[in-house]
Amino acid sequence: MLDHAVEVARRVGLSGLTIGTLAEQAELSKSGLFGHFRSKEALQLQVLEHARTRFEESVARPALRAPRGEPRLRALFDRWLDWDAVPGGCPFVAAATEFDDRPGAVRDRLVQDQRDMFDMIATVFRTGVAERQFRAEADPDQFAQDLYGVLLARHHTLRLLGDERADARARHAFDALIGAVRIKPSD
Amino acid sequence: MLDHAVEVARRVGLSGLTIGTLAEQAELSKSGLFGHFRSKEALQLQVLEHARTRFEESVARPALRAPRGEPRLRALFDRWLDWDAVPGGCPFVAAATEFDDRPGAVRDRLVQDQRDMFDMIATVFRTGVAERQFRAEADPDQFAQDLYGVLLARHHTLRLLGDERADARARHAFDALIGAVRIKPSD
DNA sequence: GCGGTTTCCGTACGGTCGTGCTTTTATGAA
DNA sequence: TTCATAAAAGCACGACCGTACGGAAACCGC
Repeated sequence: MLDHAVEVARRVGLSGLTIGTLAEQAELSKSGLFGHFRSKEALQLQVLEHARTRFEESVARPALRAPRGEPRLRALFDRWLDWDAVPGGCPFVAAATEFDDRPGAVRDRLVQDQRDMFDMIATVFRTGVAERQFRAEADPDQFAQDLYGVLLARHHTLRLLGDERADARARHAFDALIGAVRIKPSD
Repeated sequence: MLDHAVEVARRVGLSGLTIGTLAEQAELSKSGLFGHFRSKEALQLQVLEHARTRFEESVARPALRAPRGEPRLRALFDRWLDWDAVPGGCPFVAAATEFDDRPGAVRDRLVQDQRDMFDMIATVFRTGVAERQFRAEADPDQFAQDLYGVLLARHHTLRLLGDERADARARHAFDALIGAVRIKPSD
C-alpha cells in the first residue's frame, strides 16, 4: 500500500497524491482508505517515512557495509545513482522543491530527512579522513553539498533531458571530487 | 500580470498556479482573466516564456558583457546566485521537477529551455578555451552539468535547510571547478 | 457463542478546479 | 455619434478534492 503510494508520489508529487485515485488503485473505497490515515497530511508524512526507510534499506545501509573511505563513498554513490534512476525519480527531490516554501509538518519532516542525509555523507567522509585516505583539511560539509550537487545535476539532466551521457558525467564529476581530497602517495 | 504569475509559480509551482487565485490577485473576475489565456496550459506556457525572458535579461545577457573566459563565467555564476535567491527560488527548477514525468507542451518547452541553458554555459566555456584560459581537453558539456550541479545543490541547501553557508560552499565549489580547467602559467 | 473493537463502505457536504456560454461594458475608427 | 470590436463580468456545469458520519462486516479475546 505505502509502497505504491511512494511510487505515485514520485511521479505526481506529495500534493498531487490524491486520496481518491490512491483508493481506487488499492481497490478500496475512498473513505475506506481515508480511515487508515486520518488526514491527507498524515498520509504525506507516512509516505515520506516509508520512502526514507526504503532509502536506508537500499542505499545507506548496504553502502555502510563497504570498507571505510573511498570504497564506502563509491558504494554510496553507485547505489544512489540506482535509487534516483527508478521511474519517477527520487521522491525527496520532488518533495523538497515542492515544499521548500510551504511551512508545516511535511516541510519540517523533509528538512530533518535532508539534514540527516547531509550528515550521513559528511560522516562517511570523516571516517575516510580518520583512515588517512582523505585530506584532514577538507570540509566534510562542503563535500556533502558537492556530492549532492553531482547527484542533483544528474537527476535533472537524465530525467528532464533524457540525456544518457548524464551518468558518465556524474561519475566523472564524482572522480574529480574524490581526486581533489584524496591523499596521494606523493604526499 | 505575467510578472506576478511568475512570482506565484515560483512558490506553488506551475500546477499549483490556479486561475481563480490569480484572478483575484489581479482584481479581475475568473472568467475575465481566463479570457486572456485560452487554457491553463497556455497560461503555463506564457509564464514559462516570461520567466525565460527575465532570466535572459537579468542573468544571461549582462554576463555576456563581461570579458571572455573566467570573468564571464564568474559574472554568469554570480548573477545566477542572485536569480536563484529570490523568494520562491528559480521557477525552472520547480517546474522541471514537477513536469519531468508529465508529457505535454509544457514539458517540451521546459526541455528546450533547459537544453538552451546548458548550451549557453557550454558556449561561454568554449570561448574561454578559445582564449586559451581553459584547457582544450576539458569537455564543455561536462562543465555545464558540473556548474549546474553546484547551483542546484546551493538552491536546495539554501531554500530547504536555510543554511547560510550554502553560498560560501557554492563559491568554493565554483572555484574548484574553474581551478580544475584553468591553464596555469606553469603549463 | 458473545460483545467489543477494528475495518471498510455508502453517502453526503462544502469547496475549488478548469472551462464553456451569454451579457454587459469599454474602446476606438468612421 | 455611431457602430464594430474587444475586454471583462456573471453564471453555470461537471468533476474532483478532503473530510465527516453512520452502518455493515469481519475479527478476536473471552
